Formats: sequence, C-alpha cells, structure tokens
Amino acid sequence: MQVTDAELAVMRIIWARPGLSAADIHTALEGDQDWSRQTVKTLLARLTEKGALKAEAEGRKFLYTALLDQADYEASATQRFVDKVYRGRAAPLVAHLADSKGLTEDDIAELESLIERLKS
Amino acid sequence: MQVTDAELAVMRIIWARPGLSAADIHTALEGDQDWSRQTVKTLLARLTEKGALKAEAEGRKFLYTALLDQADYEASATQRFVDKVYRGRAAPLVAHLADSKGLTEDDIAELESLIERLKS
DNA sequence: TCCTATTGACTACAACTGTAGTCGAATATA
DNA sequence: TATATTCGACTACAGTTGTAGTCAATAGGA
Repeated sequence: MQVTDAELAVMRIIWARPGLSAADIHTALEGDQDWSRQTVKTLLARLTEKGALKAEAEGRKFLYTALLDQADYEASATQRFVDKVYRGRAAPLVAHLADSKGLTEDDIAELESLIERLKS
Repeated sequence: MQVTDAELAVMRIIWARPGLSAADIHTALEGDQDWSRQTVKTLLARLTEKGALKAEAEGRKFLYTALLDQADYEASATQRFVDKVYRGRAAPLVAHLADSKGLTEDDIAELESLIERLKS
C-alpha cells in the first residue's frame, strides 16, 4: 500500500499509540507538523478510505487504529525505494548511509551483529 | 534536489551514458518504460528546467548531460527516505533489507567490510 | 434553554505528476 | 522537388497531494 509523506506522519502517531481520536492526533503532531485540524481530518479520511486505518465510533467521535502493519509498510516502502533508486542493490544504499554519518556508534554495533546473523 | 519517479528513470539513463539525444533516451527506456517520445521530451524539459540536466545543441537536436551528480542525489534521497520512514535511524532499515532477502552474498560481504571501515 | 465549541461530512483548490497531443520548422527521402 | 519524418516548443489534462474552509449536528456550559 502506498502512503504519502503527510499520511505517513499520521500513521506514525497511530502506530505509536493506537486508539487516538482526530483531536488527539492533531495534538500529537503539533510542533512536528503544524497542520490545521481539518488537514489532519482529511488525512485520516484518506487513510481510512484506502484501508490503512480503521475508525471506531466512540460517542460522537472516532478512535483510529492502524490496519496497515508498520513493519509490513516499512519493508515494502524500503523495497520500493531500493528498487527505484538503486535498482535493487542494497549495498550502495548502506554505503551512502555510512558516508553521510547517519550512523551512530550504536547503529554500527547493531549492523555488525546483523551481519553476523546474516552470514549464518 | 527533488526528482520524481519518472524523472529518475530518465536520469539513470543519462548517468549511465551521458550525451544522448532525446530519441536515444527514448530508445534506451524501451521495455522498461514504454513512454511516447513526447513523454520523454517533457521529462527532459522538466529536468533541464530544474537544473538537473544540461542540454547542448548538436545540429537540430540536443544532447543531454547530467548536472545533478548521481552519488549526491542518491545520498540525499536516501537521507530523506530514512528520515521520513525511520525517523533517521538507519539500523532498522538495514534489518528490513536483510529480512527481505534483498541482500546477496556479495552484498553481505561488502557490508561487512564497510562495517570494518566504520569501526575505525 | 440558549450560545459556543467541537465533530464528522463534504467541498475547494493550487501545485505537482504522469502521460501525452499539436504545430511549425527543418531534414531526409523518394 | 514534393512528401514524410523528426525535432523542439508549447499546450493539455486528469489524478494525486498538501492544505484547508464551510456546514449541519451535537454536546457542554452559562
């Protein structure tokens, strides 16, 4: 499933804390994304319509929960990205990450153990 | 610099072989992207306008060369992607790649030596 | 009970994208 | 030379995306 950048920001809030109302989500996004309430509502409607979210009525409002699994989404988004930019080759991607200093000490340690696992 | 998906397909042709004409690029894209000649021309015009390409007249046509550096583009696109999907954390990205079997033996070996370099 | 704030539903709208079509000029071909 | 082809310039147009506004119903407070 495809999710736009703005929609993704909303999904991340809901992945982190399922069952929030539109108002809660609007509040949770503040600072990061200073959208009007209406903008958040539009994004929620679009996500619900495309089946990424489920809206359950609670009194006069809705509580939102993800139907799209976070790990599944990340995996497929990553695959699409790697295919698009690197023709499917993952190594140059990691090389770029390394160059850009986007990796912390912890990341490097984590990668190292990941590599160990992969070798077996 | 931002480049759309369709534009990126064109850039990749030009990165691989600088100095092609619009017709050459159209031909090079065949099979992969079956666009009309006009579509390719539009993409070239948009890329030229945004400064990703340079068009040099040769007779009645133009030969296109990249101004946007491939490595620079890949690095920034990757950074944007990681920020957007993983909040800047690279390790989970690589974990996903690993799970999806997107990594070949060679990739893993390459990553290993990359990690070695990073540790120093 | 009357006003106010909040909610969801519906509508808006410009910029960006994908995907071309048209047209006049130049060139190649018959 | 008459015609078909090709080129670049300009135009088109629907779908997507970001970003909201309006409106009617409702709930909560004075």
